[in-house]
Amino acid sequence: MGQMDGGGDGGGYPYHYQALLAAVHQQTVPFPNPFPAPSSGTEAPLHNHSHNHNHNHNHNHNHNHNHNHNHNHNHNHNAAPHPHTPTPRGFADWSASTSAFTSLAAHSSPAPSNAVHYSFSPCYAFWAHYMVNKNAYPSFPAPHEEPPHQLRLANSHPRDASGPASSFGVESFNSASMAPNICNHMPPIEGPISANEDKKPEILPRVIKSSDELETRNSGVELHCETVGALPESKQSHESRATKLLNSGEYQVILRKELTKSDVGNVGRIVLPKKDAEASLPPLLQRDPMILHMDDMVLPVTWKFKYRYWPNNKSRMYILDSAGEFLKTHGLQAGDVIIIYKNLASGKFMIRGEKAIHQQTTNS
DNA sequence: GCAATTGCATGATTT
DNA sequence: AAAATCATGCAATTG
Repeated sequence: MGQMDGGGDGGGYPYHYQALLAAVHQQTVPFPNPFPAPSSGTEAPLHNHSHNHNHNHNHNHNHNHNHNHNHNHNHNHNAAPHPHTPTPRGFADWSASTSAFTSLAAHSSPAPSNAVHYSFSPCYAFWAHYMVNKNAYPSFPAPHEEPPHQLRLANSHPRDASGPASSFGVESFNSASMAPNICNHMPPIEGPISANEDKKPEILPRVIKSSDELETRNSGVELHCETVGALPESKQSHESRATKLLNSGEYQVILRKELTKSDVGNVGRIVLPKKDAEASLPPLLQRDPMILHMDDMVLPVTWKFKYRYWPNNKSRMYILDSAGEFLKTHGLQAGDVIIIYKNLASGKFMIRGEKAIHQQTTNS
C-alpha cells in the first residue's frame, strides 16, 4: 500500500546513514546527531498507542491510514532521519524510539541469565551516560514482560491477546511510512559487536567474550562494542564502568538470522526463523502485517519493519519486510547476520546487522 | 501494461 | 524416512 519502500532508491540513499554510521564508529558524532533536519515534532505514526496489555491485534485489517504521515518529508523509504526531533512522547511510548539504553541503565537490575551483556566502548558509555542523566524518557510500558513463548501458530486462537508483550514497539500495519526515525536518543555502538547465544555462533565473528558472562548459560549473550581488531585490549579498562552501567539493562537476543541472497535481494524482506519469531516477536494473530519498531543498535535510528507471515504448507514463514533500507544502510549482504534484541524491561526491540568477518563470497 | 509489492508454491535442506 | 523449515522464484495484486 502506501509506503514505497524498496523502490528504486536509485540515487542511493537520500540520507547520510553511511556517513553517520562511519561517524559513529569514529565517535565523531556528538550525541545529538548532526543531522540538520527538519522534521516535525510529532511523528507519532500511530493512533493506537496502547502499549500495555492491550490486544493490539484487534485492528481491522483494513489499512486504516487515518494518521497522516507527518513525519519528515522524505518518507520514501524506510529511512527518515529525525535529527533532533525530541520525540517527546507519543511515538516514544509505544515504539522503540525511546532510548532502549536509557531504560536499560535506568533499571538497574541484575541481568538475568539470559540477558544480554554489553561491554561498551567509552564513547558508547558516554552516550549511555548522557542518556541516563538526561533521562527524559519516562515511558516504560511495562516493567517486566515476558514474550509470549510458545505461540500457537496454527491460527487456532484467532483472538487472544495472550501476549502482553506483543504491544510493545509494535503496531498494526497501517500504511504509515516506514521511515525510521533517527532518534537523538539512540545510542550508537561502535565497532562490531558479537552476540552469542545458544544458537549457532559459528557464523559469528566470535569476538571477545568474557568467560564469566558466558557462564550465563542459556542464551546468555554478551556484546562487545570494541572493534574486534581495533581495540582488543582497551576493553578491560572501560568494561568495568560501561559494563556496569549498561549491564543493568536486559537486552536479550531474541533472534538471529544469517542473511541469504534472497534476504538481501531487492525486495527488502527477510525471512525470519520461525521458531524465534514465534517465540519472541509479537504474535501475528492475523494476516495483518505488524509494524515493528526497532532501534538500530548502531545508528540513532529507529527502523520500522513490517512483520508478517505467509502461510506455508501447514506452517508459516515469518517475514520482516521493508528492510531494504536497513540492509543497505548497513551494507549487509548474504552471509552477514542480523540480530534482534529485546529489552525485557521496556519490551522494545533493537536490531543490528553484523557483517561477516571475512565477507568475500557473496558473488563469485 | 509496467513497475513495485505482496502472496504463495515448491524444491532444497535440515532436523 | 518423514516432517519441518527455509530459500527462492514466480504469480497475483496494486498503483
